[in-house]
Amino acid sequence: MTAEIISIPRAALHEQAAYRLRELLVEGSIAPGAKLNERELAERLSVSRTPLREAIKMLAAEGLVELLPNRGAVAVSLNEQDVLNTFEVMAGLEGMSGELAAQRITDAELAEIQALHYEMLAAHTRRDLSAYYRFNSQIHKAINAAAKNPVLQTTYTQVNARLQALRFRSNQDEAKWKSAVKEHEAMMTALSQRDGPALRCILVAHLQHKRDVVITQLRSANPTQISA
Amino acid sequence: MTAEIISIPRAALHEQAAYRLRELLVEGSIAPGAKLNERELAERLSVSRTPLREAIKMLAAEGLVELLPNRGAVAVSLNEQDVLNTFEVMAGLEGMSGELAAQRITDAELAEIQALHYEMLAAHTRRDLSAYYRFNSQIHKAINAAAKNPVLQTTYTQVNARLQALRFRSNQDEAKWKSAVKEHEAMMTALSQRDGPALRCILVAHLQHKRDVVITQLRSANPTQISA
DNA sequence: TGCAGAATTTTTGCATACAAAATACATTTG
DNA sequence: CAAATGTATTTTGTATGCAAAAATTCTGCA
Repeated sequence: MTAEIISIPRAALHEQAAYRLRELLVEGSIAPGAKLNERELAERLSVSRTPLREAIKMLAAEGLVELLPNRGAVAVSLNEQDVLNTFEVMAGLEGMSGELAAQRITDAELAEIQALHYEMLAAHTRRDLSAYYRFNSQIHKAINAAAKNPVLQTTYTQVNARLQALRFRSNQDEAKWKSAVKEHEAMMTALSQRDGPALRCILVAHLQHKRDVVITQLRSANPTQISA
Repeated sequence: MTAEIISIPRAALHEQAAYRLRELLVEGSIAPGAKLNERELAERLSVSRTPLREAIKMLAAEGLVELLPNRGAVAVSLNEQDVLNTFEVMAGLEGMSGELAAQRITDAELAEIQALHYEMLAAHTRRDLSAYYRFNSQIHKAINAAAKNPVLQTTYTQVNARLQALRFRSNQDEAKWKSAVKEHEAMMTALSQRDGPALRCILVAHLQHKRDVVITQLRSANPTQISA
C-alpha cells in the first residue's frame, strides 16, 4: 500500500510570501513604481525579513519587481514602450497557445471553454465589466491550458502577470467592447473547427486590439509615465 | 551638469552568486538532477548562505533549479517530454524573433550577423564543433537582439538557458550538420531580404530539427531519464 | 528665509544563531 | 538476518543581530 504523500505541511514562508506579494502586485494593492519596504511588508505578511527577501528575489526574476542596488525593490512600472514590447510577446505566446490548443484540445475542454464563453456573453449583456474580465481571463487561460505545454503555460502566466499589474480594466468604449466579443465568437468557431492557423490569427489580432485599448487608456490616464 | 551614475560598486553578493551559479548550471559543472548543498555551494562561491539562498530562489523562478520543500534545491533535469515542450516554446520564440528582426534589423546588424555566419561556416569547414556552436549561438542571439524587444530577449534567454543546461553539443552526424548549415544559409537570405514570414518558417523548422537531434542524443545517452 | 553640510535615523544587505525537518546510523527485537 | 525503532547528525528554514549605505532631520550660517 503506497503511502501517498499525505503531508501538506503548509507552504514554506518564502512561498507564502511570494504568493501573497504576487497577489498584492497583480491586484494593484501595491501600485506600480511603489517602493517595497521590507520591514513594513514583512509585518504585513507576518514573516521575517529573510523569507520575504527570498520572495522578492523570485518576483524580481519573474519581472514583477525591480531590484535597485542598495535601495531595495520597487513594483515594476511599465512605460509605453515596455507595454508595447510585452504585448508583442504576449501576442506571440497567445498565437502559439491557440495554434497548439486547436490541435490538442479535447471535446470536454472545448465544451468547458464554450460554457465560459456563454458566461462571458452574459456578463457582456449585463454590462458587468468585472465578470466579463474574469470570464475573459479564464477563457484565455483555458485555451492556454489546452495547448498542453507546461513550459508555455508558465511563460505565458509570467509575462501576463506584468500586464495584469497595470489594472487596465476600466470601462472601455462600447464599440471596442463589442468587437472584442465578436473576436471571441470567431475564436470559438476556429477552436471548434480545430483550425489552428485561423485561431492563431484571431488571437494575435485580438491581442493587438487589446494593446491599442490599453495604450489609449495609459495615455489618457498618464501622459508621461516613469520608466521601468 | 548631470553627474552620471559613476559608481559601479561591484554587484551585490546575491547577484554575484546568481550569476556564477547560473554559469555552473548552464555550463554543466553542476549536473542536471544534482542536489545543491547550501553550505558547500556557499563555500564554493565565497558567500554566506543568505545571499546564496536568494540566488537559488531567483534561479528557481528562472526555471534552472527546482525547489523541494524542506529538501533544498536540485538542478533541473528535463525528461523527454520537458525537452519537447521547451523546444516547442523556443521554436515559437525564435520564429517571433526572426519575423520581428526581419522588420527591424539595421544594415549594420545584418552585416555583423553575416560576418558571424561566415565565421560559423569556417568552423564547420574545419569541423571545429566548439567554435561552430559558439558562432551559432551568437547568431541566434544577434537575431533575437535585432528584434529589438527586451521582453522577448529576456524570455528567450531564460527558456533557452534550460536547454543549454542539457549540454547536447556532442558531435552530431555529418548529414544533419550539413543541413543545419544549409538552413542557416536560407536564414541569411531571408534576413537580408527582410522577409519576415520566410525567416519565421526557416527558424521554426530549424528548431524542430535541432529538437530531433537532441531527442535522439538524449535517447541514446539516457534511455530512461528522471523527470524534472 | 534658504540652503549646505553634518548628525541622526532608517533601511538595506549580509552573517550568524537557532529551530525544525530530513537523513543517516545504530540498536533492538522478532 | 531483516525489519523496525530510536538516536545522532546533517541540512534546511527562519529569525535576529550587526554593519554599511541611503534617507531624513537638524543645525549653523549667509
